[in-house]
Amino acid sequence: MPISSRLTSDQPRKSTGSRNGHLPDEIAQDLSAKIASGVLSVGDRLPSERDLCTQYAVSRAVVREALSQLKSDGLVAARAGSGVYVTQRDSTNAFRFQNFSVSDLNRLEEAMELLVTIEVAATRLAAKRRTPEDLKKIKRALIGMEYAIASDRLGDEEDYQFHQAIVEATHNQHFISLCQHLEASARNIIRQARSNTKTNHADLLDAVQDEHNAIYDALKNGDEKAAAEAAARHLQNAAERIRIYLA
Amino acid sequence: MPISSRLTSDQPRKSTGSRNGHLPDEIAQDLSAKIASGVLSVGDRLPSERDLCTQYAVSRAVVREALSQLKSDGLVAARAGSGVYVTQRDSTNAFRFQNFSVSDLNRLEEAMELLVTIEVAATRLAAKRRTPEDLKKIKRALIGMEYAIASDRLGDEEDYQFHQAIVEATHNQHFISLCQHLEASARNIIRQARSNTKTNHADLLDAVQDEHNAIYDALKNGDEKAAAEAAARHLQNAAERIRIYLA
DNA sequence: GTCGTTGACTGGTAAGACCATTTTGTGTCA
DNA sequence: TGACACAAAATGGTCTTACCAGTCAACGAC
Repeated sequence: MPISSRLTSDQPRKSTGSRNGHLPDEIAQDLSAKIASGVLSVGDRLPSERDLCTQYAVSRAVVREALSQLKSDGLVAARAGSGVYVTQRDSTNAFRFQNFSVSDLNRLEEAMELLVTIEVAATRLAAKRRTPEDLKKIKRALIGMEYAIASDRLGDEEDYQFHQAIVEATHNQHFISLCQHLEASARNIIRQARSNTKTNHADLLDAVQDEHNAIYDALKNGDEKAAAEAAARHLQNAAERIRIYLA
Repeated sequence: MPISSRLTSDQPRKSTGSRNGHLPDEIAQDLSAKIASGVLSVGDRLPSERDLCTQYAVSRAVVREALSQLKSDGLVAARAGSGVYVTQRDSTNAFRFQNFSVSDLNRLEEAMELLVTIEVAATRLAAKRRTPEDLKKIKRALIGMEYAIASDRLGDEEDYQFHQAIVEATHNQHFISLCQHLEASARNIIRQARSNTKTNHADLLDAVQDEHNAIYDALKNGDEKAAAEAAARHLQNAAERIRIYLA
C-alpha cells in the first residue's frame, strides 16, 4: 500500500519523483475501500479536505480530485461549508442494461416492461416539445427506413435513428442518455433476430413501417395521447415479432 | 447555456459569486456533449488543459476536475506530456444519471420527468406483483420512517428503503437496478435540500408521511391505478418541496 | 430562555509554480 | 542528403497559497 506507508513516512515526499500510480486514484480507491468495508458508514462525515491532505501527505488539489471521483460515483456528496458525507455504501452508480439472450422469453418480457415505459414516456414528451427541426430529422429517418427496406436491407440502423431522433425531441438530457443506452443494447437483439428471418418477413416490415408512420403523425400533430399509444403499440408489436422469430 | 455564454463574456468572472451549478460538472457535460455529437471524434486530441482554462474562463483545477470525470467515464485518456485523447464516443455501455445541482431549477424539472416516469411505472408493477413479504418490508420501512421523524431525524435513509422495497416488489431486475441508480443519485439532492431546513418543515414531513401511506394502501389493495396516481402525486409534491427549500 | 451576531471551519475556485515526460524542431556529423 | 543527437517547447501531474461564500456552533444581548 503505497498510501498508508506514506502515512508513517517521515519523508514529506519531496518531489513527484518515484511514485508509480496516479495519486488521486490511489486515494480515491483507499477511501472507497473504507466506505465499502464499513469503516466509514452511510451518513458519516469524512475528514475535511485539509485534514485529508495531511493524512495522505498530498496537496489539496489531489484530495479534491480523489473526492470528485467518489462524488461522480455517487459514494459521497459534498456540502459547501459543512463537509463531505458518505451517501452510499456500494457504488451502484452506473446502470447497465443487462444483456438478455434472445432465447430467454421470460427475460424478454422483463426487458420490454422497462423499454416500453421509457419509450412511451419519451414519445409523449416529444409530442409536446418537438421543434420543426426535430420533426424533419424524424421524417428523414422514416424515409431512410423505407428506402432501406425497398433496397432489401433490414433498415435496423435507420430504425435506431428514428427512435433516437424522437428521444432527442424530448430535449431532456436524462431521457436522451438513458434511451441511448437502452436502445443500443436492445438493438443487438433485434438485429440478431431479424437477420435470422431475412427472407420471409416482408409483411412484418410493412407493419413496422405503418407503426412508425402512426408515431410520426401523432408527433407531427402534437397529440401526446396518440403518440404514447402509437409508441406502446409499436413496442408491444415489436416484442410480438421477436417472439415469432424465436419460434 | 451558462458556459458558452461565458465564452464571449468580457467579464472575467471575478469571484465565485453568482454562479449556479457546479463548474466542473458544467464543463464535463459540455465536453462529453461535444464528443457524443462528433465535434470531437475518437482519437482526437482535446485542447490542452491550459487552453481549456482560457476557453471556459476557469482555473485549471476546475478543468482538471472536469477531465477526471470524463476519464473515469472512459471517454478520454490522458497521456502525460502529450495530451488528452478521446477514446470512446458514447458511454452507452453504462447509463449515469447526471449530477444536477439543487440550485438549478431547470435541471431539476428535467430530472423529475425521468424519475416520475420510472417510479410511477415501478409502483404500478409493484401493485400487481407484490407478495406478502414485499408488503411487510414496505410496511417496515414506512414505520421506520415515522419513528425517525418522531426522533427528530430526517428519515431520508428510511425513505430510500421505502422506495427501494417498492421497486423490489416489481420483481423486475431491470427496474430494480435502474431505480437503485436513480434514487441513490436523487437522494443526495433531497438530503441536501432537507438538511437546509431542519427546523421548520415538520408540517412538510407529515405531508410526506401521508403520501407514503397512500402509496402503501394502494399497493396493499393491489390497485394499480391508485398506486400509480399516489406515486405520481408523491413525486410531484416532492419536487414542489424541493422548490420551496430553494426559495 | 430566546434570538441575533460573530467567528472559526468547510468546500469551491483562482493563480502561479515546479517536475517529468513527450513532442518537435534544430543542428551536427557521417 | 540522410540519420542521429540534442535542446527547447508543450503537456499532464502535483504542490502551494490565497480568497470567497456557505455552514454551524458558541457566545452575548435582550
